[in-house]
Order: sequence, then structure tokens, then C-alpha cells
Amino acid sequence: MARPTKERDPSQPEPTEAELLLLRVLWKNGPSSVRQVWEETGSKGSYTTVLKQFQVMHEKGLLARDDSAKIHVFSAAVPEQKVKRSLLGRLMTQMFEGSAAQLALGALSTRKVSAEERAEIRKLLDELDRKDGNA
Amino acid sequence: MARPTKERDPSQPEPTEAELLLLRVLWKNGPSSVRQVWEETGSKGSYTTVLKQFQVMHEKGLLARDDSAKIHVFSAAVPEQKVKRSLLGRLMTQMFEGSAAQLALGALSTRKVSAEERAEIRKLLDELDRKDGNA
DNA sequence: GATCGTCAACGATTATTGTCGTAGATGCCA
DNA sequence: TGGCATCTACGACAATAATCGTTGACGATC
Repeated sequence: MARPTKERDPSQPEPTEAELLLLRVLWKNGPSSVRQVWEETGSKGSYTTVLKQFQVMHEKGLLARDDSAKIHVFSAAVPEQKVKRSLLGRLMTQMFEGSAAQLALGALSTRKVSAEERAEIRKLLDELDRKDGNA
Repeated sequence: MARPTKERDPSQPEPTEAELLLLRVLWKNGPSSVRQVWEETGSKGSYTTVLKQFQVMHEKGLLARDDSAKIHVFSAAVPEQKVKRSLLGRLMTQMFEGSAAQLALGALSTRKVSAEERAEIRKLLDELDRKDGNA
């Protein structure tokens, strides 16, 4: 007896490591051809690797494709913020017991944060205080 | 021509998703037998799946094993804090341009954070201010 | 001392990820 | 119009991850 076939969750496909790399290029540079992205990443692997990846990502719904011209133009079909939130949420759940504060504390304590950045964080905290007070 | 064989990086093996789940149990409950961990995870998959996973993780150096008794006792060989930092660092690099502050801001703005937690974060920020001033 | 239950070991299998080679289409231009 | 370059499509393949079945060892119990 064969084990049940695993099917893909249609909701929101999580980008893999390599896919994330390509998405970052598209987020930064906007709609691009395969060659443009391939060169942007340093032309490390084969051109067709990026192409194949794009095809897979397009099937997953991660990319939009304009194939009206010979050279297809791909663009990210998932917003950067949404992916960021998703990855943050997963890490938060897995390693910080779902606590955003614990995650933030972890981030702040392990790396250098400038005084300006600290001020910015305080500003956000103040804003949250206000909202909390008004609620 | 065969492509070059990929070899394992001996430095610090990153736990996979499933491995992380088991590590979390060991971090929480301390040294445990296979059965204990299997039951703790809800006895979802097969017992032998957890066992096999433990064997692999032990080979990777992720787990320590006490096999003096018949029932082997496994414990995490990697500290929770180190793994947390590692995962945080990766996310920071990949999605937040290496900025801990951006990561923290992202975490704080996407989830509920209580007033007490906000206070705690401020305390850390103050501490960082002090250190910065003294430096 | 035969039987039964628990356990570790091992191999087989499936799915996923990442990589690349080759083939076919299409346009350019000498 | 015939060759050359560039592009997409498709399939093959290796590596990794995850799961599970089977087997054999080892005690306990009757």
C-alpha cells in the first residue's frame, strides 16, 4: 500500500532559500528578465537554473510573467512585507513562544544597534503606548 | 562528467525544520528517551521516525546520547541561545539587510506587545544607551 | 526455556530542492 | 537564405529531508 500522496497547500506557498534570493532581486530592481536577474546574482550558476527556478516560482504563484514579448519579464507576485511577516511569524512561533517582544529582545541584544535606530524603536513603542491607552 | 560532490560543512550544522521541533522538546524537558519525546510531540508520526531523526541528529552532532542503559537518553548538544541567534542572524541578513533594528521594528509592529514587554524593551534600549555612552 | 514486548539499527522509499544539459523556436544579419 | 545568437521549455539528475517497515537484540514473565 502506497502512503498517501502529499499535496501542495494552495494557500500561501513559502519561498525556499533560493527562491528568496531571486525574489529579493525582483523586489529591489522591479520587473526583470531572466538574464538581468541572473547577472545581478553574480552569474554564479547556470542561466537555465534561474530560468527553471522562475518557471517553478511562476507555477507556485510567486511570480507574475509578462510573455507578450520574446524576452519574458518576471515580477514578484508576493509583496515583500507579507513574506517578511510570514517568516517573522514562523520564527516567532518556533523559537520565541509566539512572543514578538522576545524576538525583538533577541534581535536587539545580539547585534549592534545605533543610537538613531534605538530612537526609532522608542518612537514605535511610544506610538504603541498611545494606541494602547486609547483602546 | 559528474558534477562535483557536495560535502557537508563541518562547522555548525543548521537544524532542519523537523529537527528543530525535536530540539525544542529536549530544550524544554531536558534529556529524554525517544519514546518520551515521541509522546510529547503528540505521537503523530511513527515512533521510528523520531528514532531515525535522533540517530541522524546525533551523527550531525546536534544531540548527545547516553547509551549506558538499554534505553538511550538523548539531550541537546547545541545550546538554544546559539541556535536562536543563528536563525535570527540568517533572517536578519536575508530579509532585513543585516539590520537588527529593522528586524525588531518588524517584529514589534506585526504583533501584540504588552505594556510590560514594551517596558522591558525600553530597559534594554536604556542599557544599550549607557554602554554606548561609556564606550 | 519458549513467548512476548520494547528498543535500537538499518534500509527502502517518497517528496522536495537545486542544478544543469539539450532541444526547439525565433529573430538578426551577412 | 543560411548560419548564428538568444531565449524558453522540458526533462534528467543529485542531494537532502522526512517517513516508515522490518529485523534482530535483550529482558521479563510465565
